Amino acid sequence: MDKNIPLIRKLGAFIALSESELSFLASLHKRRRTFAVGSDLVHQGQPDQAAYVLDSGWACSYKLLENGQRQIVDFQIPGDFLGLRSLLLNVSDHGIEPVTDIKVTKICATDFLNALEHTPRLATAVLWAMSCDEATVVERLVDVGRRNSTERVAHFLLELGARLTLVGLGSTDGYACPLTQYLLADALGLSAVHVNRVLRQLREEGMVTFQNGFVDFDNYDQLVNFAGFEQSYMDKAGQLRY
Amino acid sequence: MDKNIPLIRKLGAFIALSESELSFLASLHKRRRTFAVGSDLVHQGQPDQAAYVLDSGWACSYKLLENGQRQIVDFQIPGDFLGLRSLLLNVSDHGIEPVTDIKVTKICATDFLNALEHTPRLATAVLWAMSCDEATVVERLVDVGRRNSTERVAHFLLELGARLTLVGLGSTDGYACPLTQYLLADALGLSAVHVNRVLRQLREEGMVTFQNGFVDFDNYDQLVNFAGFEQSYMDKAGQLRY
DNA sequence: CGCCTAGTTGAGGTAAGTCAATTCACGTGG
DNA sequence: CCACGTGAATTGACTTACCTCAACTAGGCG
Repeated sequence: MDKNIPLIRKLGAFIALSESELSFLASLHKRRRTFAVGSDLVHQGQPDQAAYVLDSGWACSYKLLENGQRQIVDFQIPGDFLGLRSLLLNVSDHGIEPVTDIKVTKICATDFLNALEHTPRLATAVLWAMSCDEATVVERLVDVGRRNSTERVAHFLLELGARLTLVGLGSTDGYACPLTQYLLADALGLSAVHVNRVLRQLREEGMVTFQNGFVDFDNYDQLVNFAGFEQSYMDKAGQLRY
Repeated sequence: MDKNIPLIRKLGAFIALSESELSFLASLHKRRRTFAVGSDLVHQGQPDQAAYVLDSGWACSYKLLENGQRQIVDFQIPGDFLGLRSLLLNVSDHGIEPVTDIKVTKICATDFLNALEHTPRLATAVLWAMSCDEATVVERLVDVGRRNSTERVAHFLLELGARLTLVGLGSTDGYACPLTQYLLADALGLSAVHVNRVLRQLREEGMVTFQNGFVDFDNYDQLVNFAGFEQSYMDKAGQLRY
């Protein structure tokens, strides 16, 4: 069937989907929408009863502080859920905005809860997807809490590469990356000015080049070593547990 | 029935549990274990097929870096799951250790997956619990990424208070807190020395006193205001959705 | 009595922030 | 076709929040 629907590819990497599960997932794909850069999908604090699956493009989820600063919690790439967490809590505790123009599939809360009850193996798969999301946030926390700016940027670019590789959008050579230095700064708890300096340093040392919408790993092994990147945790995916 | 089993109280806050669900949860409570301070429950990188529920005491989950630093990801209080995330991923990407002597209930992976398949409403409740966990980690990320040290400590103490209040272990007056300044430092991405200075400052300004195993909110409202604490996100719990 | 852990405080260093100016790529409208 | 505006990236000069090192105190316990 539609093996190239991002969500199916993603969940299918964890469990073998039955015919009925596949058709259920495919049926979701009727509610498709498009969002352009600049138009938020979800506003922080807004009560919402819907989540989305990202079909194409990049998005980011973030939290705003009173003083106008913001912390980007995570970037989402095709196949990822958007706003899954706020589906069970009653209010979205974070905002979501497109990084590029995006296509999404909407999932209503009621449909979602129904699906959980009637296709329990899907529920397990969703739980797994959520575990992956959480692992990503944890990785970000470690970046921000305990790595200096250079390691932090290096580690982040590697991790993003690993995630993209899993969905066929990257390799150890690099990947297309629509992020700006400002977005990077907000995700990594740095100032944009400093991100710029760090990127220059990494480029001059011949490890990564972040430029013109592309990340090029000039020396992947050296970068991995420098950032203390644990490649093993890519294990997150591709493990058919049952 | 055993309404004071922490897990039942926790999940029961989200869904109304049926008799069979209750008895299933109660049946879990045969596999109880005790861990003393200093004995890790889970080692980072160890493949594990079990999670736990914390019945009494405090624990923390953390990640170690190559350079010997560590980042505490979250503290767990009675009723919380331990290692839930690593149950579906194959390897535990983090370590877990007791903060105090603790009592836990062990949950094997197979039992857990079985339960998900056969009691779908429990699956939903677990998903909700996981959403709460993730929200906590996100809050920590915002602390570390975008708040200065004083706001960060203040916000953290408030958030912990809110969580403890939900399980009857705290109030706006304060709570018993077994954490050391070193643990606080590892959780907040600060040095222990600096944590000490910040705590002194908060104490001298009459907002919180962190001393002798207790957190006393000397001026709750002022502290909330200073830290930019959103009380509403306590909404996470107590919402019987269906 | 002496050791160990937790907490406290001071002095000095540095990584990263802020402010500000400049360049470049780009679209858009006159 | 050029003038203009706008968002992204770049670089320098200066400031500062937090870290490191180090010394010291106080309580708990074998």
